[in-house]
Amino acid sequence: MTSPIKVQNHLFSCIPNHEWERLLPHIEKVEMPLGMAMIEPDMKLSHAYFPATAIVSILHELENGTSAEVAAVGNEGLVGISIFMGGGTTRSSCMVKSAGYGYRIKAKVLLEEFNYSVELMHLFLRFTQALITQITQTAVCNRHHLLEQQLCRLLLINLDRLPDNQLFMTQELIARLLGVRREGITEAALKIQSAGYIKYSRGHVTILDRLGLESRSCECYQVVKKEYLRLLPETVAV
Amino acid sequence: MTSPIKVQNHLFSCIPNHEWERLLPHIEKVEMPLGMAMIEPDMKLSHAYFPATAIVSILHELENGTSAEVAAVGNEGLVGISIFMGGGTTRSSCMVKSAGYGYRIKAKVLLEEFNYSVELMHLFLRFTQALITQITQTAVCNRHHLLEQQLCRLLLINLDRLPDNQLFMTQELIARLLGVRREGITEAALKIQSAGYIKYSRGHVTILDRLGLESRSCECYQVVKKEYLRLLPETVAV
DNA sequence: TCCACAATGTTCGTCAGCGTACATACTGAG
DNA sequence: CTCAGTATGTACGCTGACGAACATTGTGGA
Repeated sequence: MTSPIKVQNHLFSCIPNHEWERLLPHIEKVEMPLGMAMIEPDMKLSHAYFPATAIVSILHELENGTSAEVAAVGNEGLVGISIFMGGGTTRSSCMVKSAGYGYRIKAKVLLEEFNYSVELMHLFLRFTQALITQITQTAVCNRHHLLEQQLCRLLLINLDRLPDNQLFMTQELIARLLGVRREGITEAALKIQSAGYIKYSRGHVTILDRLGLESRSCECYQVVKKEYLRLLPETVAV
Repeated sequence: MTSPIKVQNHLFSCIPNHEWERLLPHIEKVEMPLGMAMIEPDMKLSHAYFPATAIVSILHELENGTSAEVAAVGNEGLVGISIFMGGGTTRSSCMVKSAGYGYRIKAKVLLEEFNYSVELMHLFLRFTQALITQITQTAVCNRHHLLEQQLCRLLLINLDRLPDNQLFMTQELIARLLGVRREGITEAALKIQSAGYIKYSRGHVTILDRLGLESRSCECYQVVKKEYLRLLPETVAV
């Protein structure tokens, strides 16, 4: 019988059963409320987080106080790769941008299992490779694509990690994530709303036409999605 | 006695001697001329490259033909992380942006040694973590910093990987790397030239005042450099 | 020596996004 | 029901970078 926890995170579901049994006793459920800061720059990580319904934003802040999201992690991945990549800390911070819950494992335990199981190692490294693709695409996207396209992309990325067609994010929050002015989001959101693709109301976004959104989004959405599917196909677990 | 090859690439110099002896027979010297494309998107990697005097640019291209550099790799690192990270291919391409030579190892051999030696694995993963930092910083930099700051950063990054204060890059090439217009580079280069920091002449840049350049560069240069030093300190090799 | 070409310099109108300031409209706590 | 506070909408001048078109200047090879 498959553990009910295992299906809630894609990486969990990819872990071979014999390894899963070693890991399970160390897995702890955690609430992940909006705004929860799981990693601050240069902070030693105590746990790795595996979101189930929550979505985490990997943010990077600059000296002048501005910031931008470089990647999002939901139920397809884990937060805290520097535990096994080395160094123990990162220059980036991680924050819950869509409330929910997830699971966590102590850094020490995760590192031991990473070194113990080649399968686990390869799984986590493939995820890291996918994350690199996402960050890379974001870098080029920030250079070349229009705000409206990036907004569509952001909405789609979040949508993929949520159960229905609703998401809860104020324009203020989205602006912080994209590293732009709040007014810019208002303007872009009005455009795609008047096109009939979304309905926006005080932090509550309802997606009415997903394909419409995709047509206004930049290619970055599809490119990254495709790469995740290639590197982490539906079922790897035995 | 230390191998003369070992000191030419920082990762080489960090490899413990017993592992180095296993690797050495597989190391092959290669010329790396300007423009040499080592990786094209979705191309299966045959070798990993360890630059000695050359500098490689990790580029990412978009559908509309534009592109941008997301990271640079010189004698401090290696090109081809997807060999051990998994997937075997990347969405990015790699191109020599400053001519020189380097060393290469067959992908198959590298992967075997990665799986064989825990020390080698941790070394390569720490480098990958540093690379992630560089890509992340580039993403945020692309969003928030001025072209002139980014040009200074680019010059400094290249300078750090070259033996003297000269570099050979046309404004056309720099523009492609930064993902901006060539005219924009002309304008920015003239500013820092008239400030007395550089001397520019038909692809030949001489740095006259390094500290001046650092003062006009964005913080991204120092942040990434510091992180490389933290993750890959001067001597790890035994 | 000269020329073709590569590299750099200049100009001008355009525009996306910024910063600022302020107006409006929901919504929940009392 | 009301009010305060949060969220969203609007307006305007500014600027960094774009796109295109063209001028100028080195430089290596015929």
